[in-house]
Amino acid sequence: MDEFLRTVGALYDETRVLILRFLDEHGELCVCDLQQSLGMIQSRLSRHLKILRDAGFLRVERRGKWAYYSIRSPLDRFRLQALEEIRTLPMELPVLKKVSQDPKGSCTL
Amino acid sequence: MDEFLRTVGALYDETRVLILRFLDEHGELCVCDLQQSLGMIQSRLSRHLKILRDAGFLRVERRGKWAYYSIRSPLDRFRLQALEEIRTLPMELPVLKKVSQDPKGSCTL
DNA sequence: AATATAAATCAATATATCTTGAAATATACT
DNA sequence: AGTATATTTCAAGATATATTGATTTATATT
Repeated sequence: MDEFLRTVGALYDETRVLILRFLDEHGELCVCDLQQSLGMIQSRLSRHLKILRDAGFLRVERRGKWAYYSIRSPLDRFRLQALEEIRTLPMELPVLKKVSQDPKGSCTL
Repeated sequence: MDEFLRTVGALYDETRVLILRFLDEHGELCVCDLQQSLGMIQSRLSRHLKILRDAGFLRVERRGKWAYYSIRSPLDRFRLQALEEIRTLPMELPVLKKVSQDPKGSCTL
């Protein structure tokens, strides 16, 4: 029961739905990229990423100073269905701003 | 987006998951029966039933002085998948106590 | 019409979650 | 080692949700 509640609880937030949709659309991105693209402050973004990770939706891989987040694969039936449902939702996706590729790029907003 | 959040928000509560599972198991029941079976005070139960109804999981039909609740049918893909997920969750279901059938039955706990 | 029962709504309080800025931790570079 | 950048965690206040008891609405019965 706890895991189920953690899973649906992670989905019960507009910000997190947007993060999932954005990662689903663009694939692996670092916190830095998400921060720039979604215009969110670090602590807020980091907290939501943790909730999505703990709920089994995201995986994270640290490479160098960046932490790369992506949709976990494979997803189980229920989480996959949720993701597919999210794909159908009308929402404005912000433009992707990649800074992690550029060695001179800085994450300071 | 709003409807999606309403849907997952309805699932994000242990009490409501239990109500869904109980109705899934026993079929149509009146508020009275649920109240007795789940040992919940009326206002609390009524509130949760409204949230599940507004989220598209339940339908209600009033017959006489009783309001009968049941799982809405057909459910769309996502809600059905959620219900199936709930079916797999280990939880102790209370014993069904039916009072609505008995004309002399009273709902007073 | 008056009373009784069933269910929904309201108001107050308690609890949980979200946001923000600051501090702590981790990695890279010189 | 020391500094800079990236990310996470922490603490405080703001917002949302849940619970309870009281009130209101709806239906049935006498």
